[in-house]
Amino acid sequence: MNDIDRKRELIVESAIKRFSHFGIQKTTMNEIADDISVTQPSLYHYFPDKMSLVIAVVEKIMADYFEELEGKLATLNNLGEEFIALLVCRKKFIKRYFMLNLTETSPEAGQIQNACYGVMEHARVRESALVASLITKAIHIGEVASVDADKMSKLYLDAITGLSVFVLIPIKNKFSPGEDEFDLIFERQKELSAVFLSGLKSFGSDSETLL
Amino acid sequence: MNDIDRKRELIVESAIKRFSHFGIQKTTMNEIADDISVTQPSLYHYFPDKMSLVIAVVEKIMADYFEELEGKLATLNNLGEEFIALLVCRKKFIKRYFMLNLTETSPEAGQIQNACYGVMEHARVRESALVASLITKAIHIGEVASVDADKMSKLYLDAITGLSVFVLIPIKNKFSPGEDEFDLIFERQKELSAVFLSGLKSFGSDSETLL
DNA sequence: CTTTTGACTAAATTATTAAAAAAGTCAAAG
DNA sequence: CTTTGACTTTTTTAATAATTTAGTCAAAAG
Repeated sequence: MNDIDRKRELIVESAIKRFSHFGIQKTTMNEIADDISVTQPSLYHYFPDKMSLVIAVVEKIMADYFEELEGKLATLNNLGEEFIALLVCRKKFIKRYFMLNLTETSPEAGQIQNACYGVMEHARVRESALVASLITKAIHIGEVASVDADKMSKLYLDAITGLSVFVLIPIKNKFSPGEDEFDLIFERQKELSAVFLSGLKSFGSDSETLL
Repeated sequence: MNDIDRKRELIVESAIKRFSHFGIQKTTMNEIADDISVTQPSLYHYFPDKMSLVIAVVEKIMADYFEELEGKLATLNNLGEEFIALLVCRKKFIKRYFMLNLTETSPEAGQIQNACYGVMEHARVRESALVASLITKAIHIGEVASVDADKMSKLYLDAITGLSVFVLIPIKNKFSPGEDEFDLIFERQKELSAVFLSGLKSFGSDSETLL
């Protein structure tokens, strides 16, 4: 790795600390510069604007997330445990980086946060593809019925993500949810995962008449 | 029905029209008074404040919702069709009264909208009890496995409601979602319902090890 | 030639205040 | 018991000034 990349990484690491504690909007470029003992224009030598720094930060976080998730998944080979591993990994990252509002699906909260939308959309596609591959694998080993893996993957991810709304939204007066809230979300996601998995196993037997 | 109740109903009906077209915040007590050709103080003779009028409006809407839903359900006796009937009914009401933000689970958007929270919470409890009774019925006739009806009811309702987030939030620049958005939500809710139902049928066979 | 900096500008936020509108009151009239 | 005109009080909204922060640039330092 060359000098410029090393410096960029240093900046990103420093920015992650402030972003995840104070949020993106409440962090100024000057503060980030001060943290690594350089002046603000020096920062702009490595990142043309705040938006590109934010994108770099989110990309780093998502890269870490997928690295950890794929690491855990590599040791497993049944969909039930894989779903749980996904939930555990999600909980950890959502909790850690909650102040970045990465879960926020809406293009609001200022132009800056908008920048995340594209990166997050990419991450959603990647995560969906990952889950689809797990489902496909489960189909092949006969763990679940022959379902549309891609459709079920999106449905599963949206369903478990949607569950968090009922816990997170009512407490948005607080700066950040506490351990209890994250635990509650996790429990409900596990419950839904159990039903969902059970549904995938016997899907097509006699209930697809619904669609 | 006596005079005072008739007048109160007239006011509520008139308020519903404005609320569902312009929203609660954008509707003034004066406008409602004008609509029924009385002065504002006259309105305050029937409703001590705007909040109590809003509550009366929401109670009326929810009463209508449950009346229609229970009517449809009375003709059915299998969980699959009952889930669909629920989704159809929900779509109709959520679409019609979207401007009231009744789906909004958060205590925000001004003190007034807060008033709805209590009424809506009551409606959620009632709806959950209703679905629980459907599941219990399904258990008795052997349509689904012997699950915790109350827990599954809450899980199902939160899961299908949570799905709407991904369609509704990204378009909150628009005043109100279009037919397409409601259709998309409905389709995804049907998909999830199919998997969920399938899951309830075979639940306990070998996948409850997740919990 | 790459990186850093002091001194700057421009754009966006925030704070302050004034004006308007809406909620809510009340004594008196129908 | 209802309705009303004339009122007060509380919230919203609008406008503006003050401040902060993003972003630039020519020149110095390595």
